[in-house]
Amino acid sequence: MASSSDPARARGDRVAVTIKDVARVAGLSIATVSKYMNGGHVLDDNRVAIEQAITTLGYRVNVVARGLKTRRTMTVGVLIPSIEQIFSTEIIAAIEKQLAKAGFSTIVCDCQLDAELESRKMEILLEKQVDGIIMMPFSGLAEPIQKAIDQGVPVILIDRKVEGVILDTVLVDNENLARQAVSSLIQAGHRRIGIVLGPKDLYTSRKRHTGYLAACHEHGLVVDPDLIRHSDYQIPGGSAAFLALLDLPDSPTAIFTTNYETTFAAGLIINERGLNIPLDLSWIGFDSLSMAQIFKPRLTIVAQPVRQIGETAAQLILERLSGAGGFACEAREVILPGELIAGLSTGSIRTIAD
Amino acid sequence: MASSSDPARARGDRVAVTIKDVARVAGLSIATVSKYMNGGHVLDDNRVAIEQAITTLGYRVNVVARGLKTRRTMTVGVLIPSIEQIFSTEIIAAIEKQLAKAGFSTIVCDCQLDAELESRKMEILLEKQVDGIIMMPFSGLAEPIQKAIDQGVPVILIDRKVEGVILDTVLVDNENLARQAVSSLIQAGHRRIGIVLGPKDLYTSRKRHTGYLAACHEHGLVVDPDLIRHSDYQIPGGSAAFLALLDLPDSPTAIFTTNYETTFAAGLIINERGLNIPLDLSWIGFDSLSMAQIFKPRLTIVAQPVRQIGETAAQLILERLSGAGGFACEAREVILPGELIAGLSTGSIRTIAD
DNA sequence: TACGCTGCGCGAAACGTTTCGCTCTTTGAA
DNA sequence: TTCAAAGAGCGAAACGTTTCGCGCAGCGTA
Repeated sequence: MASSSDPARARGDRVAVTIKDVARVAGLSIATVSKYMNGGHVLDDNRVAIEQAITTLGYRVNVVARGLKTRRTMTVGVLIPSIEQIFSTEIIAAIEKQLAKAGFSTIVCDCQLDAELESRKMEILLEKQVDGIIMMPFSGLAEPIQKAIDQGVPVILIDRKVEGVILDTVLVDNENLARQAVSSLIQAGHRRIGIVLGPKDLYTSRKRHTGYLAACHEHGLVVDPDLIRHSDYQIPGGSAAFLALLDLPDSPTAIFTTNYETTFAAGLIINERGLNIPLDLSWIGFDSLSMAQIFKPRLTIVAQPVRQIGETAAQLILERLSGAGGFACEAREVILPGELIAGLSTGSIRTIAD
Repeated sequence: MASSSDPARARGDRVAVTIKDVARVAGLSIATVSKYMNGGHVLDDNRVAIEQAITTLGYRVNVVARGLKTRRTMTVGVLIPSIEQIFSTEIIAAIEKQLAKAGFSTIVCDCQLDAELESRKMEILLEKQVDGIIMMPFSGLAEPIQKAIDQGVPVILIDRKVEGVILDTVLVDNENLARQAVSSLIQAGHRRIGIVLGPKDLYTSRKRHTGYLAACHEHGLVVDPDLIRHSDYQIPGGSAAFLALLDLPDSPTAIFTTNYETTFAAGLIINERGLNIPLDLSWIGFDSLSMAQIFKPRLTIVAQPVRQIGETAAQLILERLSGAGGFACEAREVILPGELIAGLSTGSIRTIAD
C-alpha cells in the first residue's frame, strides 16, 4: 500500500533504498553492511539485523555505484554480426550460461551486418565499462578491436581471425570439415562438385575453400573454377550462386553450400524447381540442424559445435578476467572439430548412372 | 607504442582517462567539459580545445559514473523465455533497433524456460538500474513483475498478459488468427480438424483455443474434444500430441499446430511417416516463415507480426520513459493483427474424396 | 554614464558504493 | 595478572560524473 501512496513513486521517481538506509535501520555503520553484503563476517546479532533491514526495506544493491567504485562491472560484452542468425544465438546462449555460473552477466550487441555499427557498438560496450568482450568479427577490421585493446579490455575472438590483432581465438576446423564433406561426395563417385562460398576475404569462407581444394587434390580431381562460386553468404547472393551452378552447361552432380543462408537459399530453389534430391543432385549443407531435419529428404550437413564454441569462449574470457595472471599469458587459439551429419541428400553417382 | 609500454596497461589495469584529464589538457574546468559533452554551448575556442583534448587522450565517457549521478542508465532490459526461439530474437532485433534511435541501449536476459531464473534475471536487471523493462512473460507469475513495479521501473508486457498486474501490453490477435486458420480448413470441406495447443493456462494457447472453437461454432461444427490436444509447446510434447491425433481411430483430415515448436515437431513426424501433404492430411502451422518455405509442399502458416511487436513495445516504453507525463496515463493494450500465409499444405476435402 | 541582462565558465556538492586504516573489545597464552 | 593478537565495527575518502548557484565580462538600452 505504501508503494501506491508514495508520491515520489507515483511520479515515477526512483525511491532508491540505499545501503545507508539499511545501515540506519539495522543500527550499524555503512561499512559493516557493505562488509556483510560482500560476504564478510559480522556478528550473528548484526547479521540478523541486517538481513531483516534488507527484507523490510526491500534493499537491492546498486551495481552501477558498485561498478564505479570497484571498476569492475562483472559484465562481459558480446558483439556479433546479427542476432537473427541462429548460429549466433546458440553460441550466445552457451556463453551466457557459462558466464552466469561465474557471476558475470552478458550484454549482447549485434551490428546488424553493418561495419559502421560494429565500431559504434564496440564503443558503447567500452563506455559501459564491460570487463571483457567476446566478439564474432563482422567487418574483419582491426580498428574496433584495437579500441578495446587500448582500453585494456580483454577480447576473445570467435569464428574467425582478424588481421592486425593477436588475440585468444576460438575457431572451428572449417578446412577439415569442408574436406570431409567434399571427400564424401567424391567417394560417392561425384566428379563435378559445385561449391557456394562466401566473400573471398572472409576467413571461414577461405578455409572452406581450401578444404574443397584439398579434397579434390587428394583424390586427383582436376578443379574446374566454374564450379567454385563466391557469394555474400546471404540469401539473395546464395540463390544467385546456386542458380549459376545449376545452369552451367555441364552442371555439377553435387553441390556443397557452405553456410546457413546459402543452404537455405538452395533449399528454396530446389523446391521451386522440383529437383529430386539426391537423384537429380546430391547436396550437402551447412549449419542449421533443424532445417536439415525438416527438409525432404533429410539433408546431410556440416554442423559446427555451437555450444562448445560458446563455452570455450566464455572459459577463455574468464581466465583473462581472473586476476590469476591470466592477462599475462600469450594469445591462445582453440580449434574445435565439427561434424558431418549424414542425411539422405547425397547419393552415389553410380546409382544415378544405372 | 605508448599503449604497449605503459606498465599499468600491461598489468591489465584500466588506465582510465577521465573528464578531469580532458579538463586539464584543455585548460578548462570539469564543469565546462561536462557541459560540452552533454550538448551545451561553449565558446568556439574552448570547443576546439576540448575536442582536441578528447581525441589526443582517447577520452570516452564513463556511463557507469554518469548513470550513478543522473540515475538514468539509458538502458532498457528485455526479459524473454529463451533466446533460442526465433520468435523472440526477431522481436529483440526490432526492439533494439528502435530503442537505439532514441539513444537507449538494450540488455537482453533470457530465463532459459525456467521460472526461477525469470525471477532472478528480473532481479539482475533491477540491480543494473535499467530505466525500463520489456518482458515476454514465461511463468505467468506476477511476482517478478511486481518487483519492478515496486521499484518504480516501467514494464511493458509482450505476447501475453499476466494476472495480477495491469500494464501496457502488446498482444497479437491470436483468437482471430486461429479462427481464420480453422475457418479456412472448414471452408475447404474439412469436418474433423485437430489442433495442437500449449499448456491450458497459457494466455496465447487459450486464445488460440477460443479461436478454434469460434470457427467451429460459426460453421455449425460439433466439437470433438478428442481433436483438441494440449502440449507443453515444446518439441517432444508437440510430437506426442500430434501423434495422438494421427493415431486416433477416426483421425482428423486436417491439423492446426499452434506454435513454432509443435509445428516443427509435426514436420518431423510427417517426414518420418512419409505422409503426403495435403493428400493424406491438410496442415496449418504457426510462426517460422523460413521453415514453412523450406517444407515440401510449402506450408500454410499463421505468421505473427514480429517486427511490429518489437517496434510497438519499444514505442510504448519510450513513452513511459519520456518525462512528458508518460508515466501518468493508464495502461494501454495494443492488439496487433497477424497474417495467414497461404502455402500448399492444405487441400479441399472434396478433392480428396474424388 | 549607469544599469541590468545575457552568456559563459567555475567550484563544489552530490550520486551509492567499497575499502583503508583506525579504535575498541575479547580471548587466550605466558 | 598481563599483554599481544585477533575480531569486529566505524569514519572518511574515493570512484567519474552532473548540476546548482554564483561570479565575471560584455553589451545594449535608458
